[in-house]
Amino acid sequence: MSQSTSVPTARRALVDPKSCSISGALDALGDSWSILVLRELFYGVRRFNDIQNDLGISRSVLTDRLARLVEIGVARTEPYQEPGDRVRNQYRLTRKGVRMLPVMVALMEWGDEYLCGGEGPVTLEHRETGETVRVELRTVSGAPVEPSQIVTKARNGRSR
Amino acid sequence: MSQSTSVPTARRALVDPKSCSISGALDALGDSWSILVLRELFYGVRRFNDIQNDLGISRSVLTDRLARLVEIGVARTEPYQEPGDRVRNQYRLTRKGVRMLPVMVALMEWGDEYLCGGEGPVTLEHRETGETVRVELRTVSGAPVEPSQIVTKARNGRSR
DNA sequence: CAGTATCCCAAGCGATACTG
DNA sequence: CAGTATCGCTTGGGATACTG
Repeated sequence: MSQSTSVPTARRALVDPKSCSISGALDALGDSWSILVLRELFYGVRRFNDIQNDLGISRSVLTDRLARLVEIGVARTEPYQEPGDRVRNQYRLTRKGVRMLPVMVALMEWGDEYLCGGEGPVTLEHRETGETVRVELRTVSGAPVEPSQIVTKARNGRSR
Repeated sequence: MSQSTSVPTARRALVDPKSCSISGALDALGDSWSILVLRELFYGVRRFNDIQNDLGISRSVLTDRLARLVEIGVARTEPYQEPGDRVRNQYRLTRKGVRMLPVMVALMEWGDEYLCGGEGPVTLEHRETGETVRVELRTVSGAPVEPSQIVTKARNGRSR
């Protein structure tokens, strides 16, 4: 990746590895169910029992997870009413939840490639053009980037 | 996302939600430490004690996690030797591990945006141009895609 | 249907000590 | 430095039963 020397040199942490970002995101949503619940919501599954049946998650844990997702702000409840029935709750992604989509797609691509031999059970397509949708590393100006071209920089100045 | 009706209809799972892809990737690397270890390796940290100190992970768990990462094939060991010292092991990402980079970057961006108020402690830059590197949803032909434009399709034919 | 309430087990993890 | 070995706790989560 960033360097190709064979012997690693003495080092200090680039940045406090417990702070923010990856570790923080994992603290919030890195348990064994949250991302799968988010995936269900993205697929359009919104009802408690449907999610439970799809995932095979226990009811108590799903209750807990949904509450937490709402608390964190990645999902929200929304009342709905079937004709002749009482009002119930459904769940939807918020903008903050939708922003987790690149994470889900990236996981899916990795799984497709290395667990399903290149072709997964689900594809993502552009609604109008029908083209396959993928996740890519690009510069802000839109140029494709290879992992080997990436340099990590801490805001304090150091880099790798 | 995919639909905007207020009352969800009866449903069947789009695809077996336990199979492959997201769930499979999470089974392999979704525990509380693996991705953080991968991040360290990407940052260029390769030695046992360095990783341990950075992450604050316990030694026994790190031993276990590194072994598993090697077993899965996302990391590999590589002997190295400091002058006047005996041969030791270091760890590096394999191609399969590097392919997890979009997941890490996506998590980092989400964390930066929602946990650090928009600006995280680390930035990724293109080595030559210095431009910031991001992860994006695009079609195979390179057109940017909004989440709302994505349709999910199962290979069996159904879609959402 | 959409939860809540209990109960209990097992995995996951940290702390600590030891070794080549 | 790079691990391995033990131990014991904590908590995540499944099973089951109950409720408005």
